[in-house]
Amino acid sequence: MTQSCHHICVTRDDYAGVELTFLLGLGFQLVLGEFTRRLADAGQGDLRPVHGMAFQALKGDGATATELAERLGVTKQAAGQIVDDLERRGYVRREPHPGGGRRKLVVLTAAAREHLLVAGRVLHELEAELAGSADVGALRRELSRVVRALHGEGGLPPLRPVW
Amino acid sequence: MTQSCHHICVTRDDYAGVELTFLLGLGFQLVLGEFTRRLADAGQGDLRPVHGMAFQALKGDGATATELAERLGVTKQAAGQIVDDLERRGYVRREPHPGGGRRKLVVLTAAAREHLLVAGRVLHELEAELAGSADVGALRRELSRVVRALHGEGGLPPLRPVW
DNA sequence: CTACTTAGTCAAGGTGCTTTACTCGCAGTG
DNA sequence: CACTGCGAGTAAAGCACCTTGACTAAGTAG
Repeated sequence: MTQSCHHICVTRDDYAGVELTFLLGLGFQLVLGEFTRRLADAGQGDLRPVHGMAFQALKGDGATATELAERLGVTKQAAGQIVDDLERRGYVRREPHPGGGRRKLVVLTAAAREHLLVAGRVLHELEAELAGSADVGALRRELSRVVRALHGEGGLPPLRPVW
Repeated sequence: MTQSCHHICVTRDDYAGVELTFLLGLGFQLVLGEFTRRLADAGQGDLRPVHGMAFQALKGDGATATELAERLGVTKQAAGQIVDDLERRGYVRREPHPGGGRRKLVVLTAAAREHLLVAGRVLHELEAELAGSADVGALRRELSRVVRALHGEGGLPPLRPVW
């Protein structure tokens, strides 16, 4: 049932006694840690992953703070605070919204677009290097199946701080 | 280089456009969310994952607050606060340390051991169910390889809140 | 006895989010 | 025209959780 393979396992590579949930968390933590480390080395050490997520959500035509909140899975106040911070540091601007009303359109500056480029490059380099140690294709496939099993077919849910 | 398989991919199952790092985070978040949900259904809703980690670290002969801090990867003050909380709610006791000194031995009560049993059962049930949708063996194998590649052969690092 | 080390604790501070409550701009209705 | 309501934004306070800094207590080595 729980495939406790005390005698069968031949690969010494699967941390057989470690919970899958723990292994998932460790994998994420280590990959994300390596990502932020390389990002800092590339001169982007003043932005945390959540900022990159925000940039992704604003990429293209921008969005209102409320839309950003939905895409990040936080309250609109939290999104407003993130925008305050990013605006103060020159990564986004608040412009009048073409649709009028009280809305403001949050758009990326060149610095944010530069960050997106660097982060994308770092992520792809990291994945390519991991492909030397693991079967990244299989990993992606199985992770996708797990995500689908737990969340269904709809669009991906927002990635939030985990606990 | 980045194995952008626009033409080759036949499995529509790998969220080809999604970053591996994102997929890892999503997988962890969803599995952990399902875990805590089931734990709450099993009447253990007043304990967060970090408490389960603490119980694991204390299982057996117990430990001092400082040892707990090392195993959780936090400061000894933070460990002390966690112990305060758990003691107040009856999950651990502070006993005089057999080795003397100023040390105190933090040991689990029956309630904590019960939690460990339930949590272990839930984790194994969850993994068994996921095995119906994904190749859990392959997932464990590839995650293990990633962990090994990024952390080396030494013992597993503590699992910390991720950002 | 003094000096150093180690474990524990108290207090303050910081971060990042939430909840509560408000203000502003606009649309619809009588 | 006011009047009502609503959606977006913001201000303030609170909370969960961790850190840093400073201190006390107990043991140990010189």
